[in-house]
Amino acid sequence: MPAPHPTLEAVAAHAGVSRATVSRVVNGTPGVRPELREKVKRSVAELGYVPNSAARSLVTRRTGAVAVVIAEPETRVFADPFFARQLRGISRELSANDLQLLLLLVEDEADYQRVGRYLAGGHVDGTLMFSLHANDPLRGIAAASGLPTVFGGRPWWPEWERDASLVYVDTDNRDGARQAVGHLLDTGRRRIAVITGPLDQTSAVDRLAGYCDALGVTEPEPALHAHGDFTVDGGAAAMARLLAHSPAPDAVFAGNDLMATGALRALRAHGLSVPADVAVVGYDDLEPAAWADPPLTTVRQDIARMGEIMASLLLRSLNAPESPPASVIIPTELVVRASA
Amino acid sequence: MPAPHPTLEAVAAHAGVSRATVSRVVNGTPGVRPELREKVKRSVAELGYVPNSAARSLVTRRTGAVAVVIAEPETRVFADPFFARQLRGISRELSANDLQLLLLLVEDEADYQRVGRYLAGGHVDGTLMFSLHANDPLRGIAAASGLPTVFGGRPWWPEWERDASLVYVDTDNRDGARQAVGHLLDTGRRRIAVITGPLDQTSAVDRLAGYCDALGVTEPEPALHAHGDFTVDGGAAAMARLLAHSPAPDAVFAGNDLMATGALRALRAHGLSVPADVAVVGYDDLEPAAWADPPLTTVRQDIARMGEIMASLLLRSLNAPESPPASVIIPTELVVRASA
DNA sequence: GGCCGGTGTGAGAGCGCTCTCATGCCGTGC
DNA sequence: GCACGGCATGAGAGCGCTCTCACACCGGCC
Repeated sequence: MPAPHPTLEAVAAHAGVSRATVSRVVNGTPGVRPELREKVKRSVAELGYVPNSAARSLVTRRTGAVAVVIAEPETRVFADPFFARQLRGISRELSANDLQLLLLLVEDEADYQRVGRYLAGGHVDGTLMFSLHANDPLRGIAAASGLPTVFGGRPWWPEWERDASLVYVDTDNRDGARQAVGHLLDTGRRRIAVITGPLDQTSAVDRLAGYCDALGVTEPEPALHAHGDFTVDGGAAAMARLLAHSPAPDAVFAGNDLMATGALRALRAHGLSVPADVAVVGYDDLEPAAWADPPLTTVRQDIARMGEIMASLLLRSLNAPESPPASVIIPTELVVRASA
Repeated sequence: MPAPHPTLEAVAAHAGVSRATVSRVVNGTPGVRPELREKVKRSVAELGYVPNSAARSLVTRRTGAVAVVIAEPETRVFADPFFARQLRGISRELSANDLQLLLLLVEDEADYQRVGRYLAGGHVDGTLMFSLHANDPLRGIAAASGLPTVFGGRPWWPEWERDASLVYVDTDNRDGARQAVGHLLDTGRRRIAVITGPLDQTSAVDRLAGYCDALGVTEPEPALHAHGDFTVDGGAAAMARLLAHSPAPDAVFAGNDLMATGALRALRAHGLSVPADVAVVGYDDLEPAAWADPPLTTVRQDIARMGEIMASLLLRSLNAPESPPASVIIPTELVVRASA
């Protein structure tokens, strides 16, 4: 049995060539005679050689790793499988390109510091960051690190729109909401209420804008607008408030499936039936939508795809730093089920 | 403005000492005069020095990273926030000890190979693995890598029970089920049915065993036993099958909250009310339990804690390889809500 | 036949760090 | 007053790799 971790040197000795040649073969650098190449490959296989990444990145100044920073102290992260999906997309794309995924979860103030130091320390080649809020410190941390960064979700700051070096991937929230409300109109609903998510997140703002687009108004009628917080309980409370006005709405567009589920509960508590009395449309098409009773009509966004695209944009700026890629908006799709 | 990434050498020159001394200060090694130590610390701060991890791990043979391997091709990963919770616990413990979390998501055959190579390549110091199934290839991969490994969830193989070097963390599924069914008995239920999860997973098997314990039987009565698959639809179908027998059960213990949610749906479809006609108890106490209507009585397990403990056990075997830690079983707790 | 250019290979430096070992300095004890 | 032990510090090797550069070799040309 050979040594547990043979070095380049060992492989070179075994194959009767120099370290440099083995290095060339291992890295696929051209300019090695085919028969020599084969011989080296045999030695590599025989000895079970695996390159030492520390030594390699010491000289190449590339770590082969990408940091994924998730700063979502809120319960929302746990409430739906959003991040699991996104991570899978990212992981798929990264591992196809032999990059490692380093997960940095941020919970408190101290974590921000830690992440800042870590990113600035050159341990990774690039960063992926999620759903920043207004004035999120991660914005500055990313900039200070000097690392190529791709954001998930449209950043809040309007000036980013113009700064082409700041790249993000998002789904078309506005159009998704437009489709959802359009469907309600098409099915004859006339008093369509909206339950919005927290309006310090661009996704919530954009979905509200889409609602207004579909109705041809610039802002929602107060009696038809309730604020939620993306949770089931928030959705139920918002629905209850909407039902206090008369005439009652004959449809509700909720900013996500969880709030729609809450709305369903509130409607049942009021003795109203869905969709006969009130139609309900959600947003996200994650599992809770299908679990709901009745199953929710909702807007699907391809989350795993979003992760993949984030990773691939990052890869591109890693490989061609001089030409930063453009941001990407992913289309959404209405899924009609029983609730509307 | 100093160089973007000053080296030890630069700090040494700035402080007027040798590299060795700076290294000692940075690593907290004793035997440096306090005033010199202070001086060096100032230089470090002034230059913004961050140690190069590649160079460090090249000589220490420690990477400062731990791989978390998640091989769950099934939809279940997405259906509940289980992994998000666990990851958070792990991340918390690891980052408190300055270790990085490397996420390896396994989806297909090729991924197993990739993970095997990666682990064997010495890129990480240890591994955390989740919910292996019977004959899971990860078992061999972990062994072949020679890395300290901690498993999440009791492994399937009975011989592991005796092999003290194989460490796992699990919640007390059997006792949790016992509590759940005990509660149903305490509240006067007499025909208590069970909906089990896939029986190639130890968690599902253990929960069934706990059900039997509480009833004082060795196996469930066939008319009171239905198989599910940990999904909402599976739970609904199983419940429908149970209702086909008469007399109908007056209570159901479902192997997880999702199946309990499905059972709720099936009961409503049959015109039965919960808990008046039939009491329902779930398992997990993840968000879907609270979203259900009525909210589910269920068994809570501290998932984040489980992750933390996994990480801390791994840390222990990293720091004291000669004395491997023992496996840990985490207690569970019944949460009583409206459904039972 | 000597010179040139191209190609394949090897020698060697050096990435930034840790750690061993040698060195210098001090205080103590006889 | 000198030998000695202990402690703080520095010099230097070396971790495993990549990459530049020099060298050897071969064919084609004048």
